[in-house]
Amino acid sequence: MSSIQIPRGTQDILPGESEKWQWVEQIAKDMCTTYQYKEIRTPIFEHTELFQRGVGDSTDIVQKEMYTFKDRGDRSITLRPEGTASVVRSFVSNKMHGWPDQPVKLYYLGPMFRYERPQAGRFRQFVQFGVEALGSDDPAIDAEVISLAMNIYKKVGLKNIKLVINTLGDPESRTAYREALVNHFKDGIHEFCSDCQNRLENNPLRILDCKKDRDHSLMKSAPSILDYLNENSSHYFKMVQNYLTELDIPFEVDPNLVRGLDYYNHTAFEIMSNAEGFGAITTLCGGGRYNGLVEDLGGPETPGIGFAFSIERLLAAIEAEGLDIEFTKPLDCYFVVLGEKAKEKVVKVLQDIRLSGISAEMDYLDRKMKAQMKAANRLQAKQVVIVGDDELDRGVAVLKNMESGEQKEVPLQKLPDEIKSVM
RNA sequence: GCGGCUGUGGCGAAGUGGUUAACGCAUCGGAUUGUGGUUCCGACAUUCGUGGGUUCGAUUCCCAUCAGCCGCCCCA
Repeated sequence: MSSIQIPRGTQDILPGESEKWQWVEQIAKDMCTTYQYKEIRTPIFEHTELFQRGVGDSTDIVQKEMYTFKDRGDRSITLRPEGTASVVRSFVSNKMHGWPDQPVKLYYLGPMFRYERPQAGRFRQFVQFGVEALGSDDPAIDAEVISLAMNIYKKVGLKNIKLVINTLGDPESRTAYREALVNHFKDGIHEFCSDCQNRLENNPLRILDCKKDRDHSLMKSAPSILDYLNENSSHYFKMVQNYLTELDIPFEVDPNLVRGLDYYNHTAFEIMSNAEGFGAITTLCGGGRYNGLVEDLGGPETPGIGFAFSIERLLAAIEAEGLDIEFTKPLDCYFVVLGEKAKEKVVKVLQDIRLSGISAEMDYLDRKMKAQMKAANRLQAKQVVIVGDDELDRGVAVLKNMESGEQKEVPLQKLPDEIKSVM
């Protein structure tokens, strides 16, 4: 029988690694709880149309990265490529605009799927942690959302990160800017790469993001969004910055920061890693404001802002910075059992110990004592209980402290209490 | 979707057109009939990602394919 391989771009997260995931996920969840964001769980697949409308038909995600298939009822289904569209869909479906607590503040954690060529920090199935705040267009909540992300990274212990922000303005500003960009680039566009030539039509903002043509003179002389903001947009952006300053969160304004998804307006931000050896991946977290999205998906006019980051990249950043974190927990107590009778006696004690919250393990392979001791050692057991025929005859067990090497005999009935007392 | 590199036991890693595929770690057994972390001894790949081809003969050469890594595009 030939073995079956894992699908491309996916990974098994095995013991030893899964502890790290649990650790960072817990930090993120706890931080959300203190900020009063509540967990939402939406389906992993949705109707394809949700993403076409929500993420935007012109985006790479929709054009070439979605896992789309027909189900048995001939519906077009797509594995979610990102979280915001689903959350907004749920907001509309469940009429959350009518909930008493506004804005509605949600977080989610789960796998996303994009059909891409795997690379460092890029997978076909990856896990995103994200946050959405719906129902407020107060710049203070933009700052809250950004600070929430930054504080998760801080709590994790990352040092080499920086926050970059920009504004895309409101629709009016954005249209004016877009026009200015097209005018600026159109005469010289033939000197740009083919991607940029397409972008001139589809999404001129993204020309600014191009790495190939970065040094072109037209790039350097390109107009800045900041000069095309109307008063409302400009003021909003200023307020966001004020709040960030108030929160002691350092940031950098990059007028060329353009997020890839269609739904963004006003605030856009990214958190990047500066760590050495982080490869081509720099973006850890991306987010922004999406004031038209709820309406686009059939809901009432509702402002929103959110972010998402991938656990994979967060863990990669931890790795790149060489953070020393103790992920695994040593074993409290290992039971060395010699013979069938001893096992029969020990099983109940083992359960008793475990139910009292002490981690405990025993040998199930009928190994020799030496092998069992080695196992206990490998598991970093703090205590070892030894039960063999000799002890059984006398109704006792040997309790050994693995660090000091000291051991003593304990009556079997008293074993649970004795173990608990030394833990 | 495009370009470069790689694919040998659980892991890391040598190697050659020819009938024994180094070594290290881990694991298991023994030295020590019931006591770990050190030491010593021993065991552990009919097989070199998969499928074809060239050849008297391929793990080693060629092609295809799959997968991984790195970069581009784009993104988390």
